[in-house]
Amino acid sequence: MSSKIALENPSLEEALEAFKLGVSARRILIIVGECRIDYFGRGHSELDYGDRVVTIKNDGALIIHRPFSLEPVNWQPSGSMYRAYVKNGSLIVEAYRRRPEEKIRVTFRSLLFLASLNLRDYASFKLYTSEEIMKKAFIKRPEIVEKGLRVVSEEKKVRSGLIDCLCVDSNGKIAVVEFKKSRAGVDAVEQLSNYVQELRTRGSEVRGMLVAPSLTREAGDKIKALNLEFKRLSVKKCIKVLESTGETTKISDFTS
Amino acid sequence: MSSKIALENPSLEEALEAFKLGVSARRILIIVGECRIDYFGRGHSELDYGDRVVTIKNDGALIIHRPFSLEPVNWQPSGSMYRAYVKNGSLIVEAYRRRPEEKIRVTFRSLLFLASLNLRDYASFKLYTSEEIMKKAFIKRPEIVEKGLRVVSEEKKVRSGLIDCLCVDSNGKIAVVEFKKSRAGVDAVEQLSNYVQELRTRGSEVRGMLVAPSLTREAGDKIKALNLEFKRLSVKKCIKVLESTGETTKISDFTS
DNA sequence: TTCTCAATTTCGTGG
DNA sequence: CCACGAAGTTGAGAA
Repeated sequence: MSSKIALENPSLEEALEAFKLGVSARRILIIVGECRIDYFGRGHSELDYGDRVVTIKNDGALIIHRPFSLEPVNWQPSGSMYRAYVKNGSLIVEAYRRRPEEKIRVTFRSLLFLASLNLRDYASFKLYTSEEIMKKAFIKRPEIVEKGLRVVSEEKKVRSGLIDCLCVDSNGKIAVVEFKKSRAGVDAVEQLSNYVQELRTRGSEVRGMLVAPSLTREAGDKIKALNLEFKRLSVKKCIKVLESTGETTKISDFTS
Repeated sequence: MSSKIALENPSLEEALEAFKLGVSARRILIIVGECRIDYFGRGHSELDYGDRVVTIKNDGALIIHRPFSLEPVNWQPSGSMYRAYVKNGSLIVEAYRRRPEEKIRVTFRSLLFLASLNLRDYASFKLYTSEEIMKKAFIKRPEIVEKGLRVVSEEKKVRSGLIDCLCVDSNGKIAVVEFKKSRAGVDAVEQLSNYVQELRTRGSEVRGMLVAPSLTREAGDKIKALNLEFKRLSVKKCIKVLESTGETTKISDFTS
């Protein structure tokens, strides 16, 4: 299955050997140690010595994490080229990228840990964005926005853009529906207004509905002025609509 | 100094114990194993079983990496709350966040590796953006743009915005200098033009210099029409100016 | 290759 | 707390 090598407190030379083997075998390398980091490229950065987690993936991506914060402090994308050597009592790892030309140098002066892993992962990742969730839930059950709505078409192209959903209400009026995942601003109102005005030129009466969890103050003013409608809907409720399996976890069970 | 625990092929129960200890002791946890991942929140995602690297930092940030690609496949920011338990032969780790309400569930059905590390990192990170690099290099050696230039002030506030550098040329004329890290477009020319026009209303003759590696076609036309100047300068050259230590690395030394 | 645009964008800063 | 803008933005899809 998955072969594995893990070294605790390796010497610089042991780590260098494992590094070269790992890179050539396209393994994942996880190196933890005290290092400084220098970056030159589109920008330039410096970070003095401290303990960090350095990961090199099997496609050549480099990711360097400090013990805190979500984002890596430095990185290099897939396809980067590597060079490593021991010099003046330090293990130096350099990642190089052409176009744009960029280089990262990691200088380890001590190593806590090195893992060289052969991982298998062939699953396909499926992501549904908030607006996709809202639209899906709305199409499944339009009454979460207004009773009697019927969806006529989705992703309808018009000159002024792409209408999320075109509907007919219980009185037979056309309704343009625009979804926003988070608090909608003036731009969203203007977008909806454009769609509505374009359809109104075709003669029929047209309603415009902005579906979002909330509105900014200016958007609220503008939506009234333009005689459009705001329909409150949260992503959370949409997820509930889509998940018939109602799984619940008590928040009190979580530890900070 | 830094205490450390590393387990190879731990049982689910061993891993669970190490997890709880690590989280309460604010250590960094690195867990490698075969898992599936479910995310609910602003969006929704699913990823079937495969080998991944799961990192929990000492501030509660969660980062999940596949063996390839720069970006994590799933994550949860600092301050997240954790819950872990063994159920149906799986180790389940859940990360929870309020506001926005989001949850990630990682279901491990086998574990390759778990490290629990106490890392020290108090260094301060310094990042210089491309435009900062250009400005720094220019202030250090203005002749890289034009001989005889003298910098009068930087980040000078005027009504129309923020002038990067205000200079005087070898003939005593005022020169407004605007930096762009990459190919400059019409907007950059307009910005520079605004500054120059504002200063010209004060009576004196004013030059306008757009310093960038290149210009778009329309920007080139416009800059001539407005009688402004384009000065070619790349970030790469600026880095060379700033680095008196002329370190060179042969590209041929890098391995893909 | 280049661009255009969305992102669970993140992350700052100013009001 | 919210609105606005930049980022070493990254990444995907189209021209």
